[in-house]
Amino acid sequence: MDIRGSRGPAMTDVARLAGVSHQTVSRVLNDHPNVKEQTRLRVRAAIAELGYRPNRAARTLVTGRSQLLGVVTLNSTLFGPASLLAAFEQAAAEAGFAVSVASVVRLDRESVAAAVDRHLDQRVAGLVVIAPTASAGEGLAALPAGVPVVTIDGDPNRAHGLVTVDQVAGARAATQHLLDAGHRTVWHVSGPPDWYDAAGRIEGWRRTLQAAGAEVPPPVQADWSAAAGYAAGQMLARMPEVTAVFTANDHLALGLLRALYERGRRVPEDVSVVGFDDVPEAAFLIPPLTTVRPDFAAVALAGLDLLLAQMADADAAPGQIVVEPELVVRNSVRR
Amino acid sequence: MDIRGSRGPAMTDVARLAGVSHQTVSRVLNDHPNVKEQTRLRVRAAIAELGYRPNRAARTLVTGRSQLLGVVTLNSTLFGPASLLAAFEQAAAEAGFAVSVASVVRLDRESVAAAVDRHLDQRVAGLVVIAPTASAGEGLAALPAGVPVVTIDGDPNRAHGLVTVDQVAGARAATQHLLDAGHRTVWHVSGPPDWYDAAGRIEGWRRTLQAAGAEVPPPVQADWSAAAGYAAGQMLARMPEVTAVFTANDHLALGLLRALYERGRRVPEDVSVVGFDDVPEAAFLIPPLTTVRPDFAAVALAGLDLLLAQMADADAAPGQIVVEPELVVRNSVRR
DNA sequence: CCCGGCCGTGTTATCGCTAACATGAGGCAA
DNA sequence: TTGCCTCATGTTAGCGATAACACGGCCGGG
Repeated sequence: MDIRGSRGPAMTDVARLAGVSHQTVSRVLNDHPNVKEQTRLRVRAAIAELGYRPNRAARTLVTGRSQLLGVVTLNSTLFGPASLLAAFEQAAAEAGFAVSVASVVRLDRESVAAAVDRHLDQRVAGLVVIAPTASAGEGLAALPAGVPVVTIDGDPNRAHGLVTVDQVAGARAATQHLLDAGHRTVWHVSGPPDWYDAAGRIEGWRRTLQAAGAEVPPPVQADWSAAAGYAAGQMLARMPEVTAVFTANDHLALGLLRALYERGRRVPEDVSVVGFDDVPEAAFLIPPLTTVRPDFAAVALAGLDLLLAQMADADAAPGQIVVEPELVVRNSVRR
Repeated sequence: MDIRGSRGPAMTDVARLAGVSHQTVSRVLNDHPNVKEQTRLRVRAAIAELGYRPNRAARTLVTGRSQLLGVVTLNSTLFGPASLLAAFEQAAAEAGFAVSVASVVRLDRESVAAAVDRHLDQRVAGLVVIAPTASAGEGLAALPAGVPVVTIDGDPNRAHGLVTVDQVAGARAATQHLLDAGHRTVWHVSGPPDWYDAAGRIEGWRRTLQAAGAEVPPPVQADWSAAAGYAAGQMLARMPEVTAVFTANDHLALGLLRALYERGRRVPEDVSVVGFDDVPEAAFLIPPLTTVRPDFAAVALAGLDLLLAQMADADAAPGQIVVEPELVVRNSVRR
């Protein structure tokens, strides 16, 4: 159906009312310099009177560029992607862009490629892809040249714009915080190892332990869910030598806390726990969770900046921005 | 390499390669009946060979309708809206529609109207508005006629398509479950009262208590956050007569659980708690949370159905669909 | 005093598609 | 055979914008 029952006013209608040519209307709309102030006002008045709004499709057709930005994200309620999307849309709207989403159930190459395709069909002016695994990154392989792309938490070796959270630094802060509290070593419940995020956190954790000369226990591999954290916790809770655990995100920590509780291991008295993400609930777990906070809004903004830069200058080398996370100390680490 | 400049192949390029007119290509693309099978195949081959993809902007321009659906949602990581968006995008993609998002920081009329406007600029073919407050609904007042709109959890008295979760039934199930467990009455920590969701849950809770002849304590007003649940819990924990609490969502319950824990009130032995939403973490709280699960995917699907129905027949009365939530019994209610 | 350049504006040509009408080849009833 | 209708396809005319060029009037410099 039409957006209006009949098609609404077009540029020529405005032009007729203002007594100018449609081209002059176009100039007013696009803030061209050479329009007399008086004419400009007359045109604006006509626009207001008719309630005219420019037809983006027509503009897109003639310019070959839309005012649409595409986001490819994981179809999930994972805190990171959801926060990112919200922040990105907000920033994009302020910059005059609309945002279209294509979500993906799995991060395999085909799914991502299909989502990207849907966006290309829409002639998006640029693409933000949350591509936290190598397989997701492969979905970008067949991308036609000339489409500005920024990946979030993607492969640093691909030739796209890239925004990442400094996972290694975040993990280091968490691990060091636990070591500083006097723990001999720190165990780690990791995210899915094919995620760059998870890999970075593992690396930061491991390197920190090594630098401190601490033993590096085998990481407990999980996904991002509370269920997996609970499962990991059931195992770790039985091991008396485990006194400090760094989990790859807060949901894992939540599951872990429950498992520790059930086994009668007190947090932080018996076991210290540090999470990652700082979900809004983290401060209200039992006990309040010490965690690492990545600034998702900053990531989204950085992504938009990179995208706009690529759109402005297609030949420039795509930039990379790293956002530093911050340790938020609460009450889940013994002192 | 390129067919014409950098704009990629157009319909005429396909036509030339297939030895037909561009109109025939159009007919093949749109599955028109009167095309010889042989021609159809030749055209498809040409499309594949050139990697041609139709220009949606041109199609939108000439037909006056886009293949874009707009979603207006709250800029937040609230579980409900986030789940809905994800499910909706998935369903829309399968139906051949792209989804553009406009999020809103506050649910006041101006913000919602601005978000709607952004979508109208894009000539969306239909609109889904998550409008859980009266003020948000007002943002739809100035909508031009002819735009198919479905609101989610919106005002039942507005003349739009509407999908709601049966909040009253959900709250009744939760409250009744607590009464059945032997509690004399049930306290309620409510969501923001200007939300229809919150109002419905309050109503279901109150009516259930009244029907059972139980005393109706004053609802404790909160927002949707764990922080507010914690604050409410600090108060309720001090009142020995409080033995059963129904919270308007799971995050509130999480905060409440922590407050009860700190005051030494055991759940479910001393106090029973029931939440709402069934976030993935609910099963891993201390103790596992009994809660009410609305099927967000079903809501999203229903919304899309309603939208497509309106688009197919603009004169039909907009439908309303109510989705029944389900009580998920875990371990936070004494037996 | 004349001429070139800038300013403000109009005219025309696309962009890539679909809708509407045109065309021509067969098939079948009269 | 003569229409006339049905396929299968082609031709033409926009949709509503921007881009490129055209065109007078006014300005300032030689």
